[in-house]
Parts: sequence; structure tokens; C-alpha cells
Amino acid sequence: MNQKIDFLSKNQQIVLEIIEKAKEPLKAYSILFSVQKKGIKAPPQVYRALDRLIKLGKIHKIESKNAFVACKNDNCTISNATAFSICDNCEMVTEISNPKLSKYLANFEDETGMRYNKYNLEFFGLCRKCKKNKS
Amino acid sequence: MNQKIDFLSKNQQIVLEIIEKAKEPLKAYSILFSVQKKGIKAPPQVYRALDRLIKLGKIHKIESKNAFVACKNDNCTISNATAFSICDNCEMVTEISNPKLSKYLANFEDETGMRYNKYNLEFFGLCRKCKKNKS
DNA sequence: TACGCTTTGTTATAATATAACATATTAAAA
DNA sequence: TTTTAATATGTTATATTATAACAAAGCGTA
Repeated sequence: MNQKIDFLSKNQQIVLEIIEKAKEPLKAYSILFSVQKKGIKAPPQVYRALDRLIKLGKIHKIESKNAFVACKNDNCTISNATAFSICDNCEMVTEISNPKLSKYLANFEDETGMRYNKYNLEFFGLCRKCKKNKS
Repeated sequence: MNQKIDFLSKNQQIVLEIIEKAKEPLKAYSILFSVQKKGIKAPPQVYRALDRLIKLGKIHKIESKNAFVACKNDNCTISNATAFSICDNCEMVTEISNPKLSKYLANFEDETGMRYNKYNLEFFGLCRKCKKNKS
């Protein structure tokens, strides 16, 4: 039954592959451009694949950038809880997989006592490289 | 000198007022529509005001919704560190101001030892009302 | 085969956001 | 007070991001 969950259609595979190869987050229309040689011609085809890949936890959307990255956590079949660090200068994005952080956030209770197992956290700052170059 | 920081231009005041009055996050074009009777006619006028208000910490952008809410923390002159809870059903958004959480996140060190004083956290779940109605 | 379901292809358009440039207002330097 | 610099505004056009709507193809299975 897990095969079902992991099955990717042709378009989904094409889109995933290009995102996995990329070193930085990709925008939907830049993906569209890249896959046109493979027969994908129109935005809905890309957006459908993106939606599916997100649901499967294969990729994540960087909301502050409207861009997409491959999931770096091998086991991230559940895409609900994500954390990223984003460089304000070079825009590099790194997925943070820190058990303490995810535990903390999953156990966090708001004022009303509510908990959330779904969240997205985006940290901003200067990455090591950019920090050096600026100083 | 703080007066300078708090000074709002005409358009900025108009846009802020409408966001503060709203009970839910407002989209840029719905703001545009609302303020057309007050003489604001084109998207750039709204987006400029929004940008400025965000920088001043008067409003925040809910990235997952492309919508804008007034800051509920009286002292949120620094808009860098934000956390929200968002109802998956009714889309209600509440700003979380929890000193423990903000301390935890500001002190969080990633694998490389980096810290971030700028972040945005969006929690998703069902708000109390919607949880009741679904059960 | 025939049915239902998912995926695909396609056109069109909606929704979100910015570029570019001209003008006006303001604050304060000369 | 005039000049200047900086900020804010108005305006048109356009770029970017995303979805609606519907027809057709493929696939599993009853």
C-alpha cells in the first residue's frame, strides 16, 4: 500500500527530478521553462505536479519566496512540519531538521492550550559565507 | 526621534486603518478595492503602503495566504520575529505572542551554530470553534 | 468490455506584485 | 528664502504567480 503513496506519475517525476537537481529553490515558471523540452507545456501541469509532490512530502514550498525545494529529510513523508533557514543576502535555503526544535514546536501550546502538528518556520539571517564577505 | 519612526503618510494611514478594522487577514487587492473611495487608485500605492507598514512592524504578512494583518503586539516595533496560528477550516489567524516561544526561537542554534533573530512561524490546525463543529 | 478514477493536455483568465517614470510634497541645507 | 535632497504620490503598463474549466487519454478492475 505504501507503493501507492510513493507512486509518481510521469509529470510528477519530471518535476521532482529537476527540483532535486537544483541547488537553490526553484520558481514554478522556471521549472516550467526547464521541462518544456520534456513535453510539459502549460502551468497547470507544473502546478499539479508541485501540489502532489508537496502532499507526498517530496518537496516543500518556501512561502516567503514562492519557490520549491526538495525535501532533504529522507523520511519526510509527512510534510506538515517544516523549518528552513534562508540567507537574506544570497537567498540560499537550507532545510533544518532538528529533533529538539520539531519536538518543541509540536509540543508548543498556545494561550488557549492548543497544539499544532502542522507548521512552517522560516528563519532569516546571513549564511556563513555571506557573513564573512560582509565583515 | 521616535516620532520619525512612527510617522505615517496619508496612504499609509488609510491602509493601516482598514487592516486594523478587519477581523481577518486582508488581501492586497481587497484593500485596494476598499480604499478606492479614499482616492487610492492603483496597486503600487497599496503595495508601497503595505511595504512600509511591514517595515514599521505595524502589520505582518501571512505568507501562506498572501494576506495582511495588523500587529496585535502593542510594542511590536520590530517586526522581525512573528508567529501565527491559522485555522485550516475557517482561516482565522491569530498572532501568537509568547515570550517563551520567542526566546526559544531567538536562541535556537542550527547545526552550524547560527542564530536568527528574524523568523516567521505559521502554525496550522483547527481553531476551537471549528474543532467543536466538526466533532 | 465497460465503468470509474486519476492523470494529462489545453485554453483562457484570475490573482498577486513590480517596473518605470512623472509629479508633488516635505524638510532642511545653503 | 531659494535650492536641494529625500520621500511620497500618481499613473500606465506589465511581470509574475496561480487556478478554472473542460476535453481527452490511460489505467485498474469488476
